[in-house]
Amino acid sequence: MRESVERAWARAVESGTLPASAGATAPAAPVEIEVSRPDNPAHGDFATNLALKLARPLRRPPLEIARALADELGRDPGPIGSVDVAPPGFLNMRLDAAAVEQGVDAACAAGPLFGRIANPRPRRINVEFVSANPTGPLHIGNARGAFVGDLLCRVLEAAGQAVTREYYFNDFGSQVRQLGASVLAVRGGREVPDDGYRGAYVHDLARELPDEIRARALEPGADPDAVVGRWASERVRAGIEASLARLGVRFDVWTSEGSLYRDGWVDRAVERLREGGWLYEQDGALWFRSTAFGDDKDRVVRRSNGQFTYFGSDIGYLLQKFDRGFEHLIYVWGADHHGTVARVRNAAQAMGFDKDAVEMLLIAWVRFVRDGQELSMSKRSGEFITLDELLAEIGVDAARWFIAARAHTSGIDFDIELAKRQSSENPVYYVQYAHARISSILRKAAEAGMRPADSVAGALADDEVALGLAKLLLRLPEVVEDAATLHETHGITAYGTELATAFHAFYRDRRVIDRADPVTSATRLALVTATRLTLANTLALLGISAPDSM
RNA sequence: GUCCCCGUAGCUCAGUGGACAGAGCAACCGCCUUCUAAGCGGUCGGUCGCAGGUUCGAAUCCUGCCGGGGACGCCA
Repeated sequence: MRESVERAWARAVESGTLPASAGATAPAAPVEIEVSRPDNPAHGDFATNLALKLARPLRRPPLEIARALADELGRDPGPIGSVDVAPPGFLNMRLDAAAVEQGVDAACAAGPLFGRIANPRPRRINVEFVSANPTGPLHIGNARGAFVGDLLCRVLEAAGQAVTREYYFNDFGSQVRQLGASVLAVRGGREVPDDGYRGAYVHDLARELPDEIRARALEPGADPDAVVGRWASERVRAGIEASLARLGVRFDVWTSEGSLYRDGWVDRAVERLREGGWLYEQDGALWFRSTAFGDDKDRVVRRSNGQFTYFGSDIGYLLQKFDRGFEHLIYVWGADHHGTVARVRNAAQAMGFDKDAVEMLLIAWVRFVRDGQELSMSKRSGEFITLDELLAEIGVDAARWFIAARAHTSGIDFDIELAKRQSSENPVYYVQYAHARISSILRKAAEAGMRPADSVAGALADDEVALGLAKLLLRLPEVVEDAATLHETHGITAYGTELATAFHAFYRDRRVIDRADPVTSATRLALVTATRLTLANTLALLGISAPDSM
């Protein structure tokens, strides 16, 4: 479409209908061709404001430019069927029905791959998300990050990128020791320490603690809290992995913070920064000169007690990820990590990497509310609702849709009681219903011995309703592309709703199975099959099931 | 105090400088002899937080203010 406009512009200039530039006027910024989807169907399938943008540099009235462009567009061999000029100078273009028919046939041929974008040179992208420390089961506060990260990965993969899903966790240090101490306390019938953990899962762990681990913890010279903590955290981590699997979220790589030290990545990163002159010692601590890159203060890498900070681990991890060959790193973080964004990106730059290759997605909070009362999530107090409990109440598909339909920057109030009550009205069921309805039609058709035509050719030119539906199907690839570019998925949910609406309208206006007219029935069956495919692919992109009956 | 995000219909939220500001839900009125009524049609509903500015054109960009959330550790 853009190519057609570009060709038309070039030909208009070539033929002298339009001036190449403004002549004496300074060559301003080059005019970029924008092709948009008008909200109003009366404005065609595509529109461009090119004539409006050219009016000033060319010093010509926009309508005159628009007419010249429309003239050339009318002769273009591309998919454009008709062109209108609308004041003050918009060009409104309509797709040619035959081109749409070919597009739908191609979509059917592509099957599950329809909507995915072929990318000859995929970028290797690492997406790190969730990364909750294994000191307790995932609670509903972790849900958004899990879904947003997973959705982002699905979208990037569909856009043809090579994505690695990564979970980063802490398997040593004070939190894990606290967990061990808490388990030991419960096992021994003692009071859990003040800064220990108290949830029901701690009691489960205490009960399940193997004698062998307990014996090892009690060996002379052993650190009981650390030994038990390590065992417990691995136990918890495995539970987290299982919970995530139930959400439809999987990871390719689990990286422990400890491994970054054992394998020397932190030392190597420190060395690299030191060579660059980006480190200095002060008050017994080792500092990174983050201010040299615009941060408002320098950051401690290694404390005066010799322990590395969390930031120390971060720089080791950065080096490790780049060393593994990733071209782009995405971190899905809670909005509370906002303060650490600058230092990590600065460290990447200081180590000689491209700062823009390190990107943080800050997820706004979800306020969980039950009956107007905000719920606090604290592993230490043991007051929290686990992810598994939430899903038992509202279901994965509904929860996924809820998260996918909102920009990740917007804060969400989530009333659990309301969500349960409204779950049957969740738009996700509306979209799934459209899929199930089509499945039912196809079953009925098969029972009647009718088969979809091999092509929708001939079904669209004289049928505005069918043509409108078909045009909508063909938008999926651009919806995917937009989502991948913006790192947002609400365009996909909106598209799914729109597509379902279009199908339901088609269902109302056009009878698919008509024994009296087998030819029309066959092409409509083909169109409806393509619609079902598009709905299924859209839902798959969101990790949501596409049921054949409801 | 400094920095980041948000403020759009009763509610939850879209809106990447353009054509009358949209969707879902809620509310109200209609529609099942006929491929699934988890559906369809219609109605109601907005000072786009406020005030300036830039632009042919601003919900969108800039400045200031108001309101909500978050961040500003040798915590993780």
